[in-house]
Amino acid sequence: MDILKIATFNINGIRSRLPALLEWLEREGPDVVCLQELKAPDAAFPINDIHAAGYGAIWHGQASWNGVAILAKGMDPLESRRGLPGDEGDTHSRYLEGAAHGVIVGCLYLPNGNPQPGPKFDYKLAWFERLINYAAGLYNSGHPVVLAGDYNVVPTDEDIYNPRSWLKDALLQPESRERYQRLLAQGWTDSVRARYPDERIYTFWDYFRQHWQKNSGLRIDHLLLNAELAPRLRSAGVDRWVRDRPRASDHAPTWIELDMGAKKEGAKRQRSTLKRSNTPSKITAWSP
DNA sequence: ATGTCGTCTGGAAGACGA
Repeated sequence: MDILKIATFNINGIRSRLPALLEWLEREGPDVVCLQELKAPDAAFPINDIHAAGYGAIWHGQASWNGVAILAKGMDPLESRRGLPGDEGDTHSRYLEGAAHGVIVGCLYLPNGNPQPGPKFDYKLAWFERLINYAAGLYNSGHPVVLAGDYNVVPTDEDIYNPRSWLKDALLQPESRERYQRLLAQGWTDSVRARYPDERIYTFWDYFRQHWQKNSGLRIDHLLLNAELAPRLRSAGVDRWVRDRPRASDHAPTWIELDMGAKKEGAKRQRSTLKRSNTPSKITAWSP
């Protein structure tokens, strides 16, 4: 078996949450990790600790807010994009993309958009449109692609404990949901929902009113797969134990497992040919 | 409207974003 575990985790401040991150990496051992809300400038990214844990990384930080990173076990991801196209004036660090362990990984932190309506909601919708435009090309690139991160969208009322007190929130607005559906309509598979069509799955519990203790959660962290990867999906889950720790992030790591072994003999032969011809030069090995 | 966090400013408590 050739299983690849890919996770996304809104860490909500990588400096204050570094011990939690290291504990989680050690215990769960994901192969690829997308992090959001680093809340730290580039120079404050704890690359030495991450190396010591056996991971390479690329990151795009920013003082105080936002910030995204991609970690890969035993190697540095090969960066392929930093920031979404379509707005040269956008200063937020919300999109980072790279190749690692045979997949293209897009790591995103979609704007929260509250309060709504207002300029922040407008920014969210505009950013979403840029993502949709860019994702179309990614979907059809012919490469195996996962688009993972904090989408700040509750796709349906089945993805929240109770929508009543959130009806005016940017995460549930029809405009937000319509864009998420339009992204999926390109062909992307919402992997956690595909694996659990009928279950309540949450990835985020805010700090208010004891929502974690009451399991009043939302599903807003998503891993989307294109047609090259969707048939390889084997399992999915949420590492809720991380959310239960003292001083935890308000999100829990959300993950999938892909079977990267060839499905057919023909495909296997084709894949090893590809590997021989152009893979080694494109992957940067990293040694501790 | 409220709830609770992390971060920044400025050098304490408050603003901001989520």
